[in-house]
Amino acid sequence: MIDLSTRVLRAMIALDEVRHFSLAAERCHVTQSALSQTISKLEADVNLRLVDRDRRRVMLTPEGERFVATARRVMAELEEISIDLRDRSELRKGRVVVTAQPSLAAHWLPPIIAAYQARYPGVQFGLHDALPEKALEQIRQRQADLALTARGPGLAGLQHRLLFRDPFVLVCPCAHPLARRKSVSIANLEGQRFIRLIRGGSIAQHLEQALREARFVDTGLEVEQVATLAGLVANGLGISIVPVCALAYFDPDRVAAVPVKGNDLSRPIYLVWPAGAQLSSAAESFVQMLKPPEARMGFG
Amino acid sequence: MIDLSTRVLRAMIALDEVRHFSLAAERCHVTQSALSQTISKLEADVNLRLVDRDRRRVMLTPEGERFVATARRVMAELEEISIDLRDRSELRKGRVVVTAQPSLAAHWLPPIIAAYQARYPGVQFGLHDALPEKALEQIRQRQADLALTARGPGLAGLQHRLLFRDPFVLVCPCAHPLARRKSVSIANLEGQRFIRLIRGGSIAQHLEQALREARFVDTGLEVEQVATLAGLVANGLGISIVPVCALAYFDPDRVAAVPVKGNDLSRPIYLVWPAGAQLSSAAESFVQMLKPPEARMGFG
DNA sequence: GTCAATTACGTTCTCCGTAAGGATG
DNA sequence: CATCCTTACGGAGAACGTAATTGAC
Repeated sequence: MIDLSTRVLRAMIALDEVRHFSLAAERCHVTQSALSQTISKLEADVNLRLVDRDRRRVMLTPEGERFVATARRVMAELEEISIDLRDRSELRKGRVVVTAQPSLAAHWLPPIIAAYQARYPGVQFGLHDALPEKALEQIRQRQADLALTARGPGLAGLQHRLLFRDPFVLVCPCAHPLARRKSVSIANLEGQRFIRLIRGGSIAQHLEQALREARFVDTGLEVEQVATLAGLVANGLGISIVPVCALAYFDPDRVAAVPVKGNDLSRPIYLVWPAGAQLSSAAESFVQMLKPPEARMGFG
Repeated sequence: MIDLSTRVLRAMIALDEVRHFSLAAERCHVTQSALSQTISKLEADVNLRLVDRDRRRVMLTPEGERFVATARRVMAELEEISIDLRDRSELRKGRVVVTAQPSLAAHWLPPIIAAYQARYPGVQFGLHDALPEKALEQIRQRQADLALTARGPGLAGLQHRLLFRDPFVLVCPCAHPLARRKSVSIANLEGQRFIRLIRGGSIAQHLEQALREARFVDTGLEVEQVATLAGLVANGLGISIVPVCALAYFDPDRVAAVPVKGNDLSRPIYLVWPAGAQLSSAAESFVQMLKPPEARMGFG
């Protein structure tokens, strides 16, 4: 098959539009000589005269008309994809879907998303809140471009990097004796009324080992939602340990947060994306805007 | 806009198909290095990564998928027009419409048309029979590509060239005294019973001047159709003068033809085609096959 | 003589291939 | 260390521009 380029297509289209070699050349930003050669070579390639040189009036042969009709369609397609890709490269277009740990999705991410959308208003932003297992599955299924999640099953099979570590803090009522300490250790919590978070969440998993040796007074309270926990703690029903990112669920006027010392007691948050793939420009630019939450201990 | 070529489109399509630079390069008949450069340049041009190089597995980015989808459509279009034009250049396809003088259409042309269709079976052949005025109008309206006709009004405004001259001959019954002569002049016809062809046909027009001075016996017979004239002459009702091309209407067993001497007594037959246009390949190839009728005087 | 397209020719630039480099498993 | 892609570099060819040529009016 013939090797065609947009140069040639443009030349024929211009020639059809102005029916004049010199003017067509000008429109193509080349000399008239160059255009003449381009057309001649094309005609030689297809072994067919495509242009009628009648001295007085230049016009296309029937075969030339056929060619130029295709040329117009092709140029329209190429211009469209060209503009489309340019828009995407400059983030005037695109789509990024993020799946994130509920606690991140609820508090840390929203301002970042807002900033992202303000900066790239043309990019559609999709957000799912899901626990690690489901989040990773969404990445595998390509239902999401990017996951922000704690470690979950199958993480090794995906591309990932540690984004930041989310340290655990003690949460207790403001009036609680421990509330005024600069920090506490697990040992300091002996004898306290402890409210447990249970089930799938990453918080429970990461705390399990650390709390195994602790000797708490059993409150009988086991909740799934951090928001529930926040209500219990605020009302003096017990204390607990949560990651800094979950602090936003708590009322700062009623609950104090105290750093917990010891053995790297923190939850790792990973950035995860599909194996064998690369982030889209839209996703990449979102990652650029991700900064770990400031490590604010205590409130306001 | 970016300057794209089929080279680049092919490269992306191949890469999408085999997901492997080396194999894709092979498919494109270039080295792997060249393909790599081609892709890199394309990515630089659109300022976007289109291909994921994951060492283990090569695949396209979402933007690359978009590009390749367009690339496939464009290549399909270009291949189609490419094949179409090749077919036309090699006359496996095409269409030519000829409008010709009725006498030419009836006898001289048919074997030529048959030979043309045998040689170029893919080319559609259209034939109209029309007198000069209508034939030229068909050329102007682009209802026909080519006219084979005597001079008519408006011929000067179209492109034309003399194809051949169609000499006039005397037609008379075989038993007629003039039938055995090698040639006759208008003067020799004095006193003969002459049958006139009248109206639009080119024959009457060209004869008018030559016959003005002739002194015929009035037969009162004036016919429009040459076929009618043939019947009258064959039955001894008179003699007449017709162009050689019209001899085919006459029965060679009953009518003799004798060349007419003097003052270029012949009808010019022109090849006519539209102003400011060039013959299509199909029409051009038909013209190549046109040979003036052999100047056979008398029959058998 | 003027206008417009083609042809001739030298220059520039693109694209390719060879070969060296680098990353990954 | 083997595979596969990228980078470096030199050469061949394509395309362009300048300028001379042809052709029509």
